Amino acid sequence: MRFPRPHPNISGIKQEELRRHNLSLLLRYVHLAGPTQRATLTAQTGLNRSTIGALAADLASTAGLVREESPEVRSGAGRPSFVVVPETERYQVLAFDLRVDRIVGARVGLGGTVLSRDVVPLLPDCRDFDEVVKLTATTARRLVDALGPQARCVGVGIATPAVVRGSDGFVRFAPNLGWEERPFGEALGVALADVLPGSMLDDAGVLVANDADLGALAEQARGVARGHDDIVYLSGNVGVGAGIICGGRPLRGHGGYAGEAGHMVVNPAGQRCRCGARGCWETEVGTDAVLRAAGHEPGDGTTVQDIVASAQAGSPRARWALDEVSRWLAVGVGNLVNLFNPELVIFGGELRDLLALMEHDIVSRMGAGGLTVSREHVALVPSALGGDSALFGAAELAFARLLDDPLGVATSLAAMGG
Amino acid sequence: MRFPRPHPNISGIKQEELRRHNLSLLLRYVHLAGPTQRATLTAQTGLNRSTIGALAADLASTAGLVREESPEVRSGAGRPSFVVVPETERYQVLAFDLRVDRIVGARVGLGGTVLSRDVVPLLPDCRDFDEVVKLTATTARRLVDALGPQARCVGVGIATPAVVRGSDGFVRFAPNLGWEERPFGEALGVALADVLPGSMLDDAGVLVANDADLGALAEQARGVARGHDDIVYLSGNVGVGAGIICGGRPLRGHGGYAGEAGHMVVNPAGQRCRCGARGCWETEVGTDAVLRAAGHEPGDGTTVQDIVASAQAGSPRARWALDEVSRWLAVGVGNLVNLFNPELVIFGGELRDLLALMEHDIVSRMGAGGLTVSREHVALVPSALGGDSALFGAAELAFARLLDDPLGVATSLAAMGG
DNA sequence: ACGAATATGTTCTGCCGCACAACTTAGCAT
DNA sequence: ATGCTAAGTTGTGCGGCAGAACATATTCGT
Repeated sequence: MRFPRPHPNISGIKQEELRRHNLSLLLRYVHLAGPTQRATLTAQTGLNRSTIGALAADLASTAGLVREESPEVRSGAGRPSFVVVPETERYQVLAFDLRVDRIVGARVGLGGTVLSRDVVPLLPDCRDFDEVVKLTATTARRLVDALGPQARCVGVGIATPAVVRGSDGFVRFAPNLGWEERPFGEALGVALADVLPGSMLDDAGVLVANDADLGALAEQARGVARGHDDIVYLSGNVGVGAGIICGGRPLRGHGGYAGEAGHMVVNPAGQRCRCGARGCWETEVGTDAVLRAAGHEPGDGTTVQDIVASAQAGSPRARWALDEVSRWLAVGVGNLVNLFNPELVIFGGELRDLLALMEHDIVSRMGAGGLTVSREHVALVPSALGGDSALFGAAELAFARLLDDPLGVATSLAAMGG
Repeated sequence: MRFPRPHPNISGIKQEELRRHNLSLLLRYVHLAGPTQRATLTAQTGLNRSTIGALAADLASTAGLVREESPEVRSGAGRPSFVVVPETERYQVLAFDLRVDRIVGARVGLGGTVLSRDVVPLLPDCRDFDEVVKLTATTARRLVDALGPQARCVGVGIATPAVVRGSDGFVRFAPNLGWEERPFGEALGVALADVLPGSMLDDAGVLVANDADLGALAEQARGVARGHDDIVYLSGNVGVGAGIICGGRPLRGHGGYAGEAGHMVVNPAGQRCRCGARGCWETEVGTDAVLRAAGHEPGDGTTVQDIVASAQAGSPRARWALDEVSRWLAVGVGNLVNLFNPELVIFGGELRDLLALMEHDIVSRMGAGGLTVSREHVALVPSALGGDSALFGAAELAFARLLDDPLGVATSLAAMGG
């Protein structure tokens, strides 16, 4: 009997991996939770005091990934515990959020602090592939120049409004940029090679991912979804996409294309979508749908926020439009809730504005039909990171390799570039 | 800064868990792949020869979970490798598939062999909750009586056409059985307590799960989805449900209710569904929809297979009906493919018959719209286990605890019941 | 103000799990 | 037969974590 692959994790665990796992756990903890007492780490991990001490010392002295400080504020009896602090300045990543109208770049330190930002507007005629790659590279150079003398760039992540192949950042389809089948990850890797000599680029290149997927990641790491293992993040930026986390892990799918909720058909009698189908969710609740319903022509400068504002101001047409949209929002969200049974559905991008005004409508419409069971514990919430969720997600993506194998990555980096 | 849960796996790994993991890996391998040479295990796991030897010896002598045999057929030079064989007779589970019209029970041995089966018809007036619990218990008793003297029952799993709470097998909603909010897992635990003295029931009770979820599990373990990490299994038995596996792991959702694809709204202008919504997928492609489209009244004895047969025989009405159904099938499957980007969509239950005849229609309709990207590598395939997938899945569910911690479970069982 | 209580860091020892090397064994090939 | 090959077996060593004993820093009680 042939047996291709019996189990996701086919390989046996060895002691070396045990250490790596525990180091990773520790570093990830302080990266996500910020400065943490050793005592807390001991309690949370279940590892022995002495082991935590050894692990922290390893992270601190071998790679300088963390430092140990005496706590300022003291509470309770007993010897005060050292605080393990991530070395924010020393280990950094570059994060980018490529949007239709701009490129946002940031230097993010270990622990998630944004150390500097840079926004480059993208004029409609500059969305050309090569132009975007070049602009990203020059932005990267400016960010890299601001790196301190001690600082190391341990990765580059970029969020794009595109269907992206997970393995290599190849952009399959990005209607809002007008791209199709473009080797974005590869091109960026080449363009950044001389900007970042001796960085991790040789290993893994620039990490490109879908903006909604990264939004979900960011909300789980630093937003409303902290501590939640099953969430759906909806990104409304012209199109609609979903980033889904189930069982604590991002849903990727076979090629990395999972979460294309925008092209879920909800209304077979609806408008034809760019993708060729009829009544995709995106055509019913996307930016253009909202504008059209409110009597505007997409591109005339009106935004979803404007519509929301005029609805709040009492405009009947705007109210009607949002009511219509919320009807379809409820259908789509209901479907997603039935399929994923999440704890949270996070409304990001322009959907955030819609939720603010229409939450009651959406909830009551969802309650009118469908399985109540999966809906009883779900909460619809606005994104906590606002417009920056994809950017933060890109940073998390870029940090992922370091967090997965702290000493391995840090030392190999030290060997390469000092 | 408060920090509820930083990471799915917050706990540190200790050496004990390392051993447990590797033992689990080995046992799971032979359980799924059947008798395997030690040399193969060495190669697959990456562990050292001596380690594999020690692990196998541990599984064999400490708990009798496997035995080591000399291989019969010899090929190639060198000393022949021992074959690690799962102790099928010694470790068994009870698996049940509760359906609308019958209860199927089976004794399944380690390695997945069905050792005996028992089918109890369920008359329409016997679907009463207490009746079903009692019938299951008597079936269980018959199966237990057939256990050999050496045999140990290490778990009980049951598949139900219901929305089931993951934690305790509480049935929230089972329209086809006419149940709502019933403590099925608990009741079965009580009913089976004296049938299975000294079994694992005290620990975890009877494991109840949704039939589609278990179908997916079974197809991944022993069916067409072997070696695939991203699959959608569709179960068509009166209603429509989906069992979804992503990244190699079953999609559970927060309460364990994920995968309710039958109540995904695909046609807002469609019929009203039992759940209260309009145009649920189930109302368009479920058994009743097929029958009605073909001009039959549900309950008149006609089956989906009959319709498929008459369509094959040339009946225009049947052809038209299936054409209509396949249109909605394509919409729903397209949505699922967009959301999950699976490698396989497995058609189980009555959908199997539909796929056999309508595959071309479904595929071409899916191709007409929607994102091509996520569809380019997906295959629509019939279930390989046919009507038994849920039953096999129930067995896998029941074995899960043993496979996760072989020695722990086996020894605690030995301590309890000899 | 001083010692007791408390909680934590530190050090040392021990156990456990795996790798590796050296040796042994079983079958195959010439 | 004899060597070749590939695997099992055995003993040693290393790495990783736990636990105990001790050291240390802070708070609390009087």
